[in-house]
Amino acid sequence: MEKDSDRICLCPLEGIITTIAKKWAILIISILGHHERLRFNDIMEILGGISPKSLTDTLKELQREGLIQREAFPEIPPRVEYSLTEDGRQLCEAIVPLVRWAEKRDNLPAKTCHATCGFSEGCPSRREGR
Amino acid sequence: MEKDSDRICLCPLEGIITTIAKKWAILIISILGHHERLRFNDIMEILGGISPKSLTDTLKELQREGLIQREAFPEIPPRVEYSLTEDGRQLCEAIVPLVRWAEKRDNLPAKTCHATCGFSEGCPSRREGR
DNA sequence: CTGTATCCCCAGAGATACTG
DNA sequence: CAGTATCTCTGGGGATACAG
Repeated sequence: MEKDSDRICLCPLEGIITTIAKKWAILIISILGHHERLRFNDIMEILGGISPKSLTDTLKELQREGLIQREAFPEIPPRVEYSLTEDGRQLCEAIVPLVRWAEKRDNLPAKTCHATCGFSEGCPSRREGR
Repeated sequence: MEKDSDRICLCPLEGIITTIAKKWAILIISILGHHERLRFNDIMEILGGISPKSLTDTLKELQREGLIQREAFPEIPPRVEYSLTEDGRQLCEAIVPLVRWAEKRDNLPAKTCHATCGFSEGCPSRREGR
């Protein structure tokens, strides 16, 4: 029997993978996937350890790729909210099998996830019933 | 209705993505996915433009991650063959939805694939009936 | 609060020559 | 044939200070 991977070429990934592989990108996407909308400093705190420059750079790239969207409110002090686009949400869906595979490989200790992404309560990997 | 991505945390990817995002890694995996077993210089030719050092580095990393395997034959001149491990093949399977998503996003011009990965005849993206 | 503006560092990647 | 040994360069990423 023929598997999907027998016919597939991984080349289309070349473009997007350089984006989603950037240091914090996946984490940011994951976080936004769980929180719906977040402000700049919220993301900084959750990530814990990222510099404002790195965060700005990453957010801009994700935005340029159409994975997240930025909404600025003309207030003082300024308020800006980030959220996933529809495309970004579809990415999350498309990436599920890959995550499952990675979890299986690593034998997924839930605490590792906690340590890596900084989720304390909200991280799905720490919930029951998986 | 709840989607898979509502519950999933992308953190487990952190480890593997730094490997498979390395410049040539995905391409090599894809190529090995299509050719079963290949020798060092064969890979170099197919990729076209990679330096021996970069290829060596990448192959070693992929091997260390258990995605490909190396078989050396004690002959003169030496012969070494690379192939995907079972884990590597499973990666190919797991990555299919992501590739489909990327193709859809990019509106997949088949020639782009050709240009990127160097497949001339063998590239599935150039076949009919997709 | 939400970012810029600078400066610095180092690992990834290329080019090239050479070896068992 | 299948790499190794060097050298170099670029840019991603961190730290820090400052601005609108």
